[in-house]
Amino acid sequence: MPRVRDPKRTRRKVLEASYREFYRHGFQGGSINRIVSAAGITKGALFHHFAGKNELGYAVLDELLTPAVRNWWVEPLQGAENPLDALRGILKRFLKRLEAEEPDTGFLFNGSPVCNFASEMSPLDEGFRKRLDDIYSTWRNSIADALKRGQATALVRPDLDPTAHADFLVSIMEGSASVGKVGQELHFFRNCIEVAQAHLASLATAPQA
Amino acid sequence: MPRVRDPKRTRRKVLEASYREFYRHGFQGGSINRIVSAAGITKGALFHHFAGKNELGYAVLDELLTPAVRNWWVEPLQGAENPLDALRGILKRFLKRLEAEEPDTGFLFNGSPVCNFASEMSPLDEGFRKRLDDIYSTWRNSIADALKRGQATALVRPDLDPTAHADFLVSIMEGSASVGKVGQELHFFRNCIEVAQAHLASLATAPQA
DNA sequence: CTTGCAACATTCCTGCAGGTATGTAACGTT
DNA sequence: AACGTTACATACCTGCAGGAATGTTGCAAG
Repeated sequence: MPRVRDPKRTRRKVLEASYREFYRHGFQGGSINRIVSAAGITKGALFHHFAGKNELGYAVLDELLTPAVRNWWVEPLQGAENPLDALRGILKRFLKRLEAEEPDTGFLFNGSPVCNFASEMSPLDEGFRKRLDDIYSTWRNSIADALKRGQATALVRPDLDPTAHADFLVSIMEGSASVGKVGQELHFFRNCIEVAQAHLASLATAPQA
Repeated sequence: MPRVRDPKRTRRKVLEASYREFYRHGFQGGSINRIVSAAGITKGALFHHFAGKNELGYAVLDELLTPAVRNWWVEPLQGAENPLDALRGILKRFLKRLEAEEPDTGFLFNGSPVCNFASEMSPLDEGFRKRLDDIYSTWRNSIADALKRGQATALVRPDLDPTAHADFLVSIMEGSASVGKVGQELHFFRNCIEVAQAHLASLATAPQA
C-alpha cells in the first residue's frame, strides 16, 4: 500500500524514468521535462531529490548501472571455480536476454547504457569520466582476476596476459553493442558472441578437452 | 591565393569545424553558434550551404567519415594478396597513429567519431541510422571479403565464418575506442590491439608459420 | 556594363532547456 | 495539539538553441 508520501519510492521513480530517458535520447539530449512527465511527478520534486541534471546522471550511474555491471559480471565471476566456463555462461545468458527483449527498449536498439554515457559524456565532464572509469575498471578487473585464478589452477593458459584479455573482452561487449544497435539485427550479436565464445575456448590449457 | 568568395572552400571549413564540434560535444550537444564562430563565418553562410543541423551531420558522415573508413580499411584490404597481413598492418598503423596524436583532439580522448555518432544518433534519427549502417556495412564487408579471398587462396582457415569474424573485428575497434577514451591511457589500446593481433594470427591456416 | 543569381552577412524570432522562488501540505516529534 | 521539517507542487525566469527573414555584395554571363 503506497503511502501518500514515499520519498524513497519517488526518488526511485525519477531515477528509472531518467535512466530510460537518457538511454534513449542521450544525456545531453535527455529532457528534464520529459522525465518528470514520464515519472508522473513535478519538477519541484525532481530538484528536491537531485541538485541538477549532472547529479541526476551521476545517480543513474551510481545506483543503477554500477549495480547492473556487478550483477552481470562481477558476482558471477567471483564464485566461479572455472573462470572460462563462467565467462561463457555470462555470454550465453546475455544472448538469451537479447533474444527475449522487446523491440525499442533494449540493447539491440539502444546499445549498452554504460557505453552510451561513456561515448557522450566522458570527454565533457570529469564527474562522468571518473564514475565510468570506475565502472569499467571493476568490470575489467573482475575478468582479469578470474583469469588469474584460472591460471593459478592451471585451467587457463599461463602465457597470456589476463589484463590484456580482460580489456579485449570488455571492448567486444561494448563494441558489439554500439555497432549492433545501428543494424538492429540479432544476427550481428550472435556472430560476435559466437566468435567470442570460440576465442574464450582457445584460452584454456587443454585446447580441445 | 584565396579569392574573396570560394564556396567550396567555405563549405569545407564549415564541414571540418562541424566535425570537430560534434566529435567533442556530440551531435545534440554540438552548437551551431560555436561552429560558425570556430569556422570564422556567419550563421547565414552555414544555412546557405546546409539546410539544417541534421543535414550538416549527414554531410559530416558522407563527406568526412565515410571516406576515412574507406582510406583506413577498404582500400588497404582491396589490393592485398594476404588479407591477414593487411589487417595486421592496419592495426599496426592505427596504433602508431594513436601514439603520435596530441592530447584532447584524437581517438584516445574522443573515441571513434563514427561510433560516437552511432551511439548517440542511430536510435533517434533514421537518416543517421541509415548512413551509419552503410558505413559499418562497407567496413564489415571489406573485411569479410578479404577473409573470403584468403580462404580461396588457402591462407585463411576454411572452417571459420568470414562474416562473423568481420563483425567481431569491427566491434573490437569501436569498442576499444569507446572504453579506452574513458581511461585515456594508451596502454589499454595496446592491450586490445595486441590481443587482436594474436587473434588474427590464429586465423591463418598454418598455425605458427 | 548591367543584370541576376549565388554567396554570403545581419538581425530577429520562437521555443524549450535547465533551474529558481515560493507556496503548501503531509508527517514525525515532543 | 502545535511545531518544524521534509516532501512535494506551481509559477516563473533567463539563456541559448536552431532557424527564418531580410539585406548586401561579389562575380560571371549576355
